[in-house]
Amino acid sequence: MPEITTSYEPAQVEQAWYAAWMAANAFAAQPAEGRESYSIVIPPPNVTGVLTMGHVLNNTLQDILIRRARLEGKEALWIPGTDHAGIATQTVVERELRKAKQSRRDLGREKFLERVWEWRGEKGNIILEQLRRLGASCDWSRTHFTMDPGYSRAVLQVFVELFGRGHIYRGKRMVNWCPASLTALSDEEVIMKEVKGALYHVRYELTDEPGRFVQVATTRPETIPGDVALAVHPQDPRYAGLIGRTVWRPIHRAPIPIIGDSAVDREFGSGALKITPAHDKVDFEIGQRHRLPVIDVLNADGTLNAEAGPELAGLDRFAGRKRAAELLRAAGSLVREEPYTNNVGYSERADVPIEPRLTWQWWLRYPRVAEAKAAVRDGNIAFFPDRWSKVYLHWLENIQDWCISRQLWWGHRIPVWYRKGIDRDRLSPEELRDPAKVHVSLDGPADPENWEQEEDVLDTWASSWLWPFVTLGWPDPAAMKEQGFDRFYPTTTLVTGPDIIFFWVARMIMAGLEFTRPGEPIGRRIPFRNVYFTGIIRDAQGRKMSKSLGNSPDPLDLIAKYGADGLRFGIVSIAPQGQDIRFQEERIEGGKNFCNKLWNACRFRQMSGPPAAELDPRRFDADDHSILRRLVQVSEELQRCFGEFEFSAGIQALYTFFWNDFCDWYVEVSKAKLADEATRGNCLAVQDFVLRQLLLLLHPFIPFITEELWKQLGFGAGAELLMRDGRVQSPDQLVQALKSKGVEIDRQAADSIEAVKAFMSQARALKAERGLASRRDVRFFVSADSAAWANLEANRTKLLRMAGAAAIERGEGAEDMPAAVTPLGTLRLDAGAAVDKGAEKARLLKEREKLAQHVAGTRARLENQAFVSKAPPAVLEGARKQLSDLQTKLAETDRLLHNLN
RNA sequence: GGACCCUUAGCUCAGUUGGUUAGAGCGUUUCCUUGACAUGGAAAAGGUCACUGGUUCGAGUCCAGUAGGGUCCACCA
Repeated sequence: MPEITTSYEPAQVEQAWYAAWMAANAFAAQPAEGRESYSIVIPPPNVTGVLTMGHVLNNTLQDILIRRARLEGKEALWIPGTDHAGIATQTVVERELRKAKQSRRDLGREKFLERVWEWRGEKGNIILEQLRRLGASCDWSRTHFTMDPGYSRAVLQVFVELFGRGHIYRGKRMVNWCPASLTALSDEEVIMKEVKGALYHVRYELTDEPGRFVQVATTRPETIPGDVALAVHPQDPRYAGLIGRTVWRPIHRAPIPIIGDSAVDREFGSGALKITPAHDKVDFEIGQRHRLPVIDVLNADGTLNAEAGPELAGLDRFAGRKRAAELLRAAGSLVREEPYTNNVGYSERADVPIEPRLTWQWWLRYPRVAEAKAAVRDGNIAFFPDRWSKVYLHWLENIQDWCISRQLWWGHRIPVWYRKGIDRDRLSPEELRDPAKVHVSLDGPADPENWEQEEDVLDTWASSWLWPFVTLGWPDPAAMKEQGFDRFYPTTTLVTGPDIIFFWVARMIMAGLEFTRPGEPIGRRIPFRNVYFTGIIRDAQGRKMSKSLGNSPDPLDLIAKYGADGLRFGIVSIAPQGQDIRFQEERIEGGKNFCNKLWNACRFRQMSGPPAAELDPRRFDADDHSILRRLVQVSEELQRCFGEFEFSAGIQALYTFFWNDFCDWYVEVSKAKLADEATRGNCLAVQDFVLRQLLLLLHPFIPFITEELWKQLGFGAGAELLMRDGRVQSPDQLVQALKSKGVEIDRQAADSIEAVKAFMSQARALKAERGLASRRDVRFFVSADSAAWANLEANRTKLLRMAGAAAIERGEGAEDMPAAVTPLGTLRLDAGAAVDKGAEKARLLKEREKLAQHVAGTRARLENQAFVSKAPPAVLEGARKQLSDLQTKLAETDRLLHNLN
C-alpha cells in the first residue's frame, strides 16, 4: 500500500479520480427496477457563461444531493445541459462581428446563424468543463442543449399545441422595447433602476385664450411632439372649465385637446398630465379610452424620427431630451426644471432604459395558473425556505400575459406561416385562426413557396420552461421510454436561485402541469417535488457579485489554490438556508484545512497498521462507546439535515464530530491504547469503523479526497468505487450493524467520558495558566472518591499522555498548590515551583464569584412556586441537579480559598 | 404604496417546535514543533442577543411597536 503523504495535494487526486469515475461510467443512471429514483435537472447555464461563485454554490448543492442519493442506494440521475440564451448569445456574437466592422444584417440571417453555431461549438461547453473540475457527477451522456434538434422540435410542438388550445395570440400592444437589442422583452426582463434626472415643468397655452396656460410636469420632454392631449382629473376643481378646450403643443406646435380621466393623480405636480400614447403604458390606455391618435416619435433604436419635428429628428433620445428642454426654454414654455429621481425600467441584458413601444407581438395566456397555485399551496411542491411560496403565489395572482416573441435571429423561429400577399397586421383574431391565411404547424406548409414564415423567434424562457420533461425525452414516446421518463419524472429536487422564480420556476410548473401525463393527478404532472432556493453570493462588502464590478473571484483560481473539495466545503459551510451569503475566502481556506486534517487522520490510521479485524466488544472502553454514540448522533443529524436541505448545518455537524470528537479526543486516546497489545486491535477496528462511516457521510460534500482515502485505507474491494458502490447506512442500520457485531452502545459509559474530558480540560488549564504546557514532569493530586478514582485509574495512561504529566496521584497535595474543582474531585497541580499565592487567590475568587451568581440564579428559580408547579418535570429535575452540583462546587471552592489563607 | 428578510463576540454567521452557564469559523493573547496534521495542538480573553413594551414560571427564540440595513413586487407623469 502506498504511504499517504504528509500533506494533502488535491490537484492530482482530483484530476485522476474524475477521469476514473468517467472511465467507470459511474455517473450514468443505471435503470434498476425496484430501486427508488432521485433525479435533478441542472438549471442550464447560458452557453455564453463561465463558472461563477453562484454556479459553484448551486451545482455543489445539487452534486451533494445526487451523491448522497447514490450512496443511499437510489437510482440517481442528474441531467446536465446548457441554454441557448437568445439575447445574451446573439449579443456576444454580434459584438465579435462588430470588431470586424460587420453587423448581423451584413451577413444575413442564415450566415449569421452559422456563425452563432460555430461560436457555440467553440465556446459553448466551457462551463460544463468547469463543472467537471468542481466534481459535478452529472450523467454527461444525457447532456442537452435547448437548441438541439429534438429539443427544438418539442419547443415548437408546445407552441403549436398552445396555439391550437387558444392560449397564444398575436396582438399589437405596448411592450418593453430594448433599443439596444432591438427586440421586445417580457416584463420579467425589465429591472427598475432609480435614475437621477430632471422634472420639467412645461406650460401649454390655451388656443382660445392666449396668455392662459395649463402646466404639466414631465421627465421626458423629447416626447412632447408625440403629445395628443392633456389629461386632468374630471373632478379637479382647478380645471373644471377646461375639459374639452384645446391647448398648443409647445414643440411641433399643434392644437391638442384637454380631456378628463380619473387615472390622473390630482396630488402629483399640477394635477395635469400630458398624454403620449405611443410612449407610455398609462398614456396608451387613456388614449384608447378617449380614441386619441397615436404619434410615435421614436425609431426602434431610440432615435427621434420625423414625427418629432425637424428640430429633434435624428437625435438620440437622450440628446433629444436636452434639445427639447432648450427649445422649451427658448419658447418660454419651460416654467422650471428641478432635479428629480425616478424609477426607470432598464433592459436587464443590455443595461439601457427600455422604451414602452407599441408593436405586434405574440402573447401567451398562461395555462394552468390555478393548478400551479394549488400545487405549491397544497404541498405537492415544497419550497425551501417556504417563504418563497408567498412570492410565487403573489406573482401568479397578478399574472400578465407573456410576450413570447423576440425580434432576434438566434432562437426557435416561431412556427407560423402567413399566406403570401396578406397583410399580417390586419388579421382579425378569427382570421389568425383561418388555415387559409395563417398556417401553424411543426413542419410548415406543404407548399412553402406560397407562404412566408414569421421572422420572430421565441423568448429563451419559452424553451427552458420545458426543461424538466423535454430532457427526459418528451414528447417522443420512444425517447421517453429510453430515457426513463416514467422513473424520473417528476424530478425530486430543483436547486436554483430565487431571482428566477418567475422566469423559470413558476413557468416550469405551469408547463409541466399542461403537457405531461394528461388526465393524471396533479402530483404526477408537477415537474419537481422540492425546490431549494439558494442564497445570493455577495462580496465582503455585501454587494452582489458581478462581472462589471470585478468583485467575483474566479472559481478555477480557488480550485487551484484550495482544491475543488476545499472550495466545495467552504462554500457550503457559509451557505445557510435562505440567507444571502457574504463570501470570505478564509472560509474556503478552512475547507482546504479540513481536507488536510482528514487526510492526516487517515494517514495516522494507515501508519498504525493494516486494516483491523472485527470490533471486539469485550475490549470496549468508555471512549469506544462515546465515539460510536457520537457517530450515530451525527448520522441522525445528517439525515435530518438532508431532509430539511440544511447543508451548512450538516457540514458543521460533520466538522465538529470529526475534528473535536474524533481527532481531538478519540485519536489522542488511541495513542495510548495502540501501545498496548491488549487494546490495540479493537482500537484500530473502532477507528476503521468510524472512518469508514465518516468517509461515506463526507463523500457528497468532498468527493475527491474521500474517494482517494477510501482506496488508500483499503475500504473498497477490488474495483469498487466509493461514489458508486459505497452505501451509507441510516442511523437505524448503523445501530443494527453494531448490534450484529455484538456492540450495544453503553450510554452510561459514554457519559462517563464527559467527566474525564472536563477533568482533562481543567488539568491542562492549570498548567497553561503557568506556561507549563510542554513540561511533562508535573504531578497532579486528586482528592477523588473511590468511584472517581476508579474512573481515573482506568484512563490513567492516556490522561498522563494527554495532560502531559509524570504522575496523577490520589491525595490532597499541598494546600498552596494551584487547584481546580473537577467532576472527578479536586485537582491540584504540583509544578515543583513556588506559587504566587495572590494570583491563585484572585483566580479562585473569580471562579467563586461566577459560581455564587449562578447558584443564586438557580436557587431563585427553584424557590419560585410558579416555576416548580408549572415547569415540566425534566426541566425541574435538571435545575435541581444543577443546583446541587453547583453548590458542591461552590463549597469546595470556598474550602480551597479558606485553606489558601 | 404593498410584501418579505436581516440586526447575536473585533469580523462573517449558526442558534431546529420557548427550558441548564448563548455557539462556530476567522481574528486576538499566552504556551507548545512529544512519533497524523504548524493547513496543527493546548489554554484564554471577548456578547445588557438593535431598541421599547407585551405574553409566559421562564424569551436570542412568540406577539406588537420603534430605529437602521437589504430584497422583491407595483403605471405615479
